[in-house]
Amino acid sequence: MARRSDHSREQIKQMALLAGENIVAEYGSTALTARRLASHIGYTVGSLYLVFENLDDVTLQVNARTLDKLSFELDQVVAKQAEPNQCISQLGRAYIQFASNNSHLWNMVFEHRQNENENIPEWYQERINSLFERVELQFGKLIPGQSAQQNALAARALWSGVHGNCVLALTGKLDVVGVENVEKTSDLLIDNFLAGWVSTHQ
Amino acid sequence: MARRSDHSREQIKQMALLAGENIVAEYGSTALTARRLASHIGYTVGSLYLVFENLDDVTLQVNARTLDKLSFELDQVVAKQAEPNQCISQLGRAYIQFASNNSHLWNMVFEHRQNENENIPEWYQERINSLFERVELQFGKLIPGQSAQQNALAARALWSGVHGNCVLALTGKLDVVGVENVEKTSDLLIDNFLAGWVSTHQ
DNA sequence: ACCTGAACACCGTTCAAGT
DNA sequence: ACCTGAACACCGTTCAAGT
Repeated sequence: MARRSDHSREQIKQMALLAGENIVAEYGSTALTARRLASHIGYTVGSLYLVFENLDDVTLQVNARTLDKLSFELDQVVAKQAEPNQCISQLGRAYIQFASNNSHLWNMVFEHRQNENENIPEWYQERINSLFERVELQFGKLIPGQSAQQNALAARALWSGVHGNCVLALTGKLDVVGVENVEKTSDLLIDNFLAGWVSTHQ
Repeated sequence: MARRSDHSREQIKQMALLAGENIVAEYGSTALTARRLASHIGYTVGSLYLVFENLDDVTLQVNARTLDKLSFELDQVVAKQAEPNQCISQLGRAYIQFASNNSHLWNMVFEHRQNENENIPEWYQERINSLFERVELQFGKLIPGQSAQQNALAARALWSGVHGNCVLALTGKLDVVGVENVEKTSDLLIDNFLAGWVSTHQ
């Protein structure tokens, strides 16, 4: 057992988040229990409640890390693609790849249902918005002169759509198997949406 | 306490499913526990395991009812709309309305993650497919002569998209509030997809 | 001051025992 | 034959007590 002052509060927090990430990545979100987490970092359950509000807080913070990793991946794509049409397509591919490569962690992000009486924390909402911004930016390039609001709406419409393809496919509900098939429906969605968008907006 | 032969196995099952539906509708999926369910129908926990495999089985069967209710709503829409373009739009609206009016039940359908070692039961998958079929049918009308496979793909691409808009919006992740705004992004998705689809396929 | 670990009020699931 | 309810192995969360 770790004893007083072996680690700072911040160190314990980071250890716990890393352990949480590993547990979820390997065994899925249901394996993320207080007792397991505590034993992984060499402390007892009680200590977790000194650094986190509760387990939901841990979940949210592990999810934040997952969203950060996803943002990083998407940025790599944006850096490589100049043409907005192509870029949006590649962002879709990257999203699906990420979801499929990190299925347990990615699942936890979208499994999580906020308690009805409390709202999503602001810092968490901002991380989600920042993901959408990467797509909005491409819509801005696609047809210059559109209002920011219209681009935001289009990005949300299309990107939620890609997300929907991803969830249903990866949870087996689309009755298609393998990443290739999600890519197929997602590409179809993106290509047709963009074709429609371009033809009606210029 | 109910005693022997008060109800048949089938009656107990139906009572439990109805009680489960009410519990979830009112208090959300986390409230669906074996003890609560048992006490609602006047039996003890043990009895539940005589008529269901486990709690997951109960969840799946309550979900099946929810999917049936959704199918019914969608059929009403199809019956009223002759023009496929309009019909697909109205199906989207009906989907969002259903999700928003039955948020707890609808949430449970998509919260549920199948155990990794066992697949979705066939009877359950068929219910999902039957939902997609309603959209496929409209794609068949939209541009006659397309292969069934292409219509199935298009229906899955677009409908998963509408679903994605719905989940993200209703779980507060889209940063938009109210049903009106989901309808806005969903309409946008449908309209542009269809415009793209029609323009590239004739 | 920091951390423990027992306690509380819950879970899902099983199965010997009662009627 | 049908159903119970105690038992088992878990949960999340709290907080008096120990070092």
